[in-house]
Amino acid sequence: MAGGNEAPTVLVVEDDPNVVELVRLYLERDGFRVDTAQDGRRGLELARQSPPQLIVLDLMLPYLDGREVCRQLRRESSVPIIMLTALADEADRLAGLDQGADDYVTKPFSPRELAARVRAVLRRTARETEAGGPAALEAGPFRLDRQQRTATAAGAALNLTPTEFRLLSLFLREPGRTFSRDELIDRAFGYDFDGFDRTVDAHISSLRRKLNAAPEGARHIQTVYGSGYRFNPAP
Amino acid sequence: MAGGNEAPTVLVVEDDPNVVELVRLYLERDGFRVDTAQDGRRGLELARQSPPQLIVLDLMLPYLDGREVCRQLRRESSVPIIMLTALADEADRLAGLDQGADDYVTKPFSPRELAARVRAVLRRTARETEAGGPAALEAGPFRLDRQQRTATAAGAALNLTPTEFRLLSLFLREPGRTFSRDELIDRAFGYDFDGFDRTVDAHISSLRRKLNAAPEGARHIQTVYGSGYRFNPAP
DNA sequence: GGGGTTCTTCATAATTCTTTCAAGTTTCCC
DNA sequence: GGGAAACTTGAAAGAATTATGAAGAACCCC
Repeated sequence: MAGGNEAPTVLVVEDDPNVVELVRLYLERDGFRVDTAQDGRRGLELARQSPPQLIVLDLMLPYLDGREVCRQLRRESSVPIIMLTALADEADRLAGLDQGADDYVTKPFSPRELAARVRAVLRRTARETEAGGPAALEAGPFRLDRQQRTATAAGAALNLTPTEFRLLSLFLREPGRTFSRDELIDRAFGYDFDGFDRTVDAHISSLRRKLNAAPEGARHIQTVYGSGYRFNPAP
Repeated sequence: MAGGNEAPTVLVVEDDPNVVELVRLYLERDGFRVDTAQDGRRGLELARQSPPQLIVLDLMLPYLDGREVCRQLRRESSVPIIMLTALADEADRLAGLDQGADDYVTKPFSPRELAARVRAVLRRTARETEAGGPAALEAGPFRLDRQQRTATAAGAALNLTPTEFRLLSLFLREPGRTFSRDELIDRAFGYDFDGFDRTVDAHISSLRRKLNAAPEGARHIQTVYGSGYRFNPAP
């Protein structure tokens, strides 16, 4: 499994200490570890330093707006985020989801409801990352961290596009298994992809170029004529 | 495909006939058998009577709510369920997953996307239940995994072409049985093949070369003069 | 809106596989 | 043995599949 069996950590970024304590109470009762930050800047710092499994993020924050924090986080990881928005204000809500939040709760909120949503979002993302493997994958000279969205070959950074990253992530999860193009499309391109098989080839081609350029990274992605592609850690 | 050859059945529980027909169209085009029910009660009945491989379940249903149907089904089986939820309602979405749905699609949805998710969920569950199923064949020093599309002889990889793979796969399924050329053509070349008997011989020949080159892989495919070929695990 | 990146498609080249053919070998049966 | 039928296998044409560079579209961030 992803992180092992330790309690999942939730980072709560919120400037009102009363709210923080209330939320902490409920989340800890649900078996989560709770980290907290009083402002956006600190929240971002903490999120980078010790990545939590989920972030509860207030929209109104000192120093750095919740919206901005969310945007920055999204650039570097896909950690689930639940936004706390002041009002049932449509604009706020959309702004939050726009920025890539996974869910939102409007204030004033019931802490019980928040806890339920935390559980629900974690369940969902658990299933999603399960489908793509644990947070950190390793095979042959390659290492890939889905949380941080980084990939390395023998220590050297690979500069992958999102699609390449998802492809490699799939391959690393089941080395040796052959993936058909259809399956690669469903699992790395999104269900709404409506295009040609050959598009996969193009992505594979550029992924190969990057892998082969890396130290010890040669000929790992093999073509299975008539079927698809396969990753071989030790070709 | 998984193990069996019959088309998997999908049960669609949805009260809007237009939606049902649209979904049916796409799923049948993907080779699924489609059962339908207009309301929750009937859906539950059908699911019990002739269990489908997967259920597409609308959340809003007459008589018995989709949520309730989902909960009841979960009590008695682990059939994969994809929920159809109304658009904006976040709560619905979470409620669905809470009840144990495997995936959800929000309305209005693209039927193509739904079909893709059906395939994906089935692939996922097929792999989980497979474990020792007929996807992996073994005889003598040979092992062949149709899921992974890999074939090995005493651990060493065999690099088979699609036709060779299908041939070996046939042989391994019924070791010792003699297959006539006609039968081999029907089952490994596709029904539309209208060539020439000697073509089989050519493929057998190159398959033999690969098997014999492998460690312990000698003389496994025997000629039955006047009849066809037979695979012998321990010649 | 501009600049950069990423994604998709397309066209062409390269590769791999399938089928056929033909010459040589084996098997069967008298 | 001898002859006929059946099989084997290498070579080559033909078919199918894949590789990849380039062009334009789509997207994102500033």
